[in-house]
Amino acid sequence: MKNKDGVPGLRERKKQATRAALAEAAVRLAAEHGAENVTVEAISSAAGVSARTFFNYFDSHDDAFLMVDPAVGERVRRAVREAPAALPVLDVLREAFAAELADVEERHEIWSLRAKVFQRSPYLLVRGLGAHMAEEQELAAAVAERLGGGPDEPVGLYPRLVAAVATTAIRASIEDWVQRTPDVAFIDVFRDAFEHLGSGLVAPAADSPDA
Amino acid sequence: MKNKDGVPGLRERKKQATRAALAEAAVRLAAEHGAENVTVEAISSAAGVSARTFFNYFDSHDDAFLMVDPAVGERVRRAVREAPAALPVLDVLREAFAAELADVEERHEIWSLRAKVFQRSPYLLVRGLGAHMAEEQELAAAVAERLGGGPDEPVGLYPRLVAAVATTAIRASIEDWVQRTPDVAFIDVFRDAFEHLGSGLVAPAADSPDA
DNA sequence: TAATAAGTTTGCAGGGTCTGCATCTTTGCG
DNA sequence: CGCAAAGATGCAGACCCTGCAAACTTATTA
Repeated sequence: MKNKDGVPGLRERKKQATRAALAEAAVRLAAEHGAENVTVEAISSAAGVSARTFFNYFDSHDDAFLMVDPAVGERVRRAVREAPAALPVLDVLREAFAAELADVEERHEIWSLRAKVFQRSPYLLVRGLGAHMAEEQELAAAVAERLGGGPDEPVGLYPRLVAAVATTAIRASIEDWVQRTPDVAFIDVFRDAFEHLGSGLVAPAADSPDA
Repeated sequence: MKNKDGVPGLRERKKQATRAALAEAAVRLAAEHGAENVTVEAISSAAGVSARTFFNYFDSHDDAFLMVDPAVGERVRRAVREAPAALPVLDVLREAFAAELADVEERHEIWSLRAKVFQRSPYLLVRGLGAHMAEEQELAAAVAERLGGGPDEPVGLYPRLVAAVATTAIRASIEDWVQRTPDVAFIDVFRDAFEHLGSGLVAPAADSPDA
């Protein structure tokens, strides 16, 4: 939403600020008290808006802790569709997701807080990825399209499986990383996970750090 | 919970009956009206108990539609721990889960209804997965133990990934099957999915039914 | 600049989920 | 029968979430 000059107007900037304020308040409060003990009222109050306004920005209580950016999914799907056909799908996905991880490196403090929130309230990982359910369907469609299916054909098992497994690999990576942070960089865990997927999930050597 | 004769007493039988009545009422109502339009009050009423009692059996509204049997996870974990060490983990998991699928074949009618519920309310698949979150952690621990880690060592990335991916593969299979039912048997879709996992998720031939 | 249109925030009412607690009923067992 | 344990129920209360209408702010047009 930009005005005719292509510049975000005051309106849009205020909206983004409000959203950011709510999301940040949510994470900070949850890091301290646990997500399930932080009410919508408390978040809204900390962000300086009414509780009703909270629901203008997030569909549910839990969504506030997830910072889901719809643009991410959009970019990933475009990458899947536009990548050279010769590349394995799994590689395309890995790189597309890896590119989005820049935010994690840049805003390290807020992501550390989120790691703390997830440690305290593991159910959020699932609820969060649950929120990505629709995303996953669309990703599966993008994969199917890449593999030659027309946009209107039903999505087959393979694209569905790839999309589901890829997002799950991210979740498992996060879980592992959260447990080991701050010793390890997330990007490394992430790449290890995709390595396993591409190798048919054969068991690593017993002395490997993965085991 | 059995009495000293090893026979379930009236008390236990009534409990199981109540639980079954609630679960069945939930699925039947949801198949018709959609899970999100079926209140706890309606389910309880159809099952002949009070709404308060519903929450003595299920932790949440959504749980009633999932029919999660804790014994299933227990058996799968035991299979993982006790299977011959020579077998690939993925194969062990596939067979362990396949063995549990007998119920799907036997009680076909109720599972068809559930397929309908899932078609109408896809978010339940994720909530279901969420309900299995704790299960997944335990499964990961079982995998880790099988691979030689002691019971108290932290679970590494690989076991975590295998457990997460395996349960996700089941979910993706269900989604695919729900879409194609009743043309295909679930067990076949399920085995195809594990086939893909074991092969490193390489893309199938373009004329394959999976694409 | 003034008027109007369009978008946001807010309060309020209301339905629904879920929990803790006290009470009453049923079951298990001597 | 009579007691103790377990389950069922009603109720109060906190919280989540939605629709609606009024108030307010920003954008656009005359």
